[in-house]
Amino acid sequence: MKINFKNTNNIAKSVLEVHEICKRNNLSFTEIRKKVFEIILKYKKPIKAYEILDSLKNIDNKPSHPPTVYRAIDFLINNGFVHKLSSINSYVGCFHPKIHNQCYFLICNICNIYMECCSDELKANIIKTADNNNFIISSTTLEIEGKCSDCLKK
Amino acid sequence: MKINFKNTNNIAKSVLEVHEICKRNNLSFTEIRKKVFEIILKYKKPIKAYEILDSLKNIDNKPSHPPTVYRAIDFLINNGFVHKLSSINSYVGCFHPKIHNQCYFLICNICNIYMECCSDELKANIIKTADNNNFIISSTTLEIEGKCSDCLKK
DNA sequence: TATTGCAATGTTATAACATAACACTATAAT
DNA sequence: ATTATAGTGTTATGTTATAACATTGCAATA
Repeated sequence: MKINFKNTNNIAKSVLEVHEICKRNNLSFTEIRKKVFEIILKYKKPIKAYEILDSLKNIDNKPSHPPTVYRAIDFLINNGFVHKLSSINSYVGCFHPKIHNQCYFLICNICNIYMECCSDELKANIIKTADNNNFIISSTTLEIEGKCSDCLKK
Repeated sequence: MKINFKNTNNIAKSVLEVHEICKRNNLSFTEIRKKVFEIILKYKKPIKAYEILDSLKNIDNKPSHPPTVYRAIDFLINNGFVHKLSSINSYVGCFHPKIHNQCYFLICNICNIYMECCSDELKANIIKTADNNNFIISSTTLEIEGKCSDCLKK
């Protein structure tokens, strides 16, 4: 399974989907959270917290502060709507929030685009590796940096 | 292959090994780099840059500054002697610098100990995942956080 | 043996990323 | 009405990392 943001334009759909999920689960998808989520999705590439902050300021035409952004990000991450890419201190939207499983990322160092990969085999392998060490997984970070196919052609 | 720092005390050996590798490859393993490497190894758990800085200050009894530490870390990472754990902004020594391959980490959230895992199968799987997307890997970050077997027992 | 080049280090300052702490607001439950 | 609570506003500060330029020391060359 491979999802590439470049070829999709289902932001409204994702927002709606998250909206529904929140409704079902009694989570409040507030204006701020929605705005931050949309900013992240629209950016299409991994976005940094302070870039989100700048966007918010522009949209609202009033001061916004780091905690506002980080709180929204926390909410979105905790509920599986957004992922953090630790290796580049950036955030990306999740395209299949219903599934909300381990997700792995290919990140292009050149054009900065990313792909979200959900390989069952890879997942099984990671679980097995942890099992072998009697280790209980709470979260997994798998980020593969390199050169994407588009940038390779150039 | 599993290496657990807890059960090893081969710091001197690792330092010597790195020393030799540097000699062979015309890399200068300077005093500062050696000190930083030793500090990282001795700590046994993932250590933060500013903790290394404090150690350095104590050892040398003179001021040290962040760039000193970060430069040494860069050198050590670039040559495969140290790894960065991005998910916790910390650094760990590498126990098999000669091999210097992709390394994966199990990090215990409770006791903060870590294990370095080098599963060929996992590695193959990651490469395959990248291949499927025509993606050329330059670096991989795989960090699995959770609860280690020792902490499970307690 | 001067001189030049260069890698490493020293130093100051600041950029980039993230959270603590407390005040305020709105709304839902009693 | 009252209170409890989730969410947000605001100030300040903590944490992580790098830019930029000065200085040092050593090795290569003339």
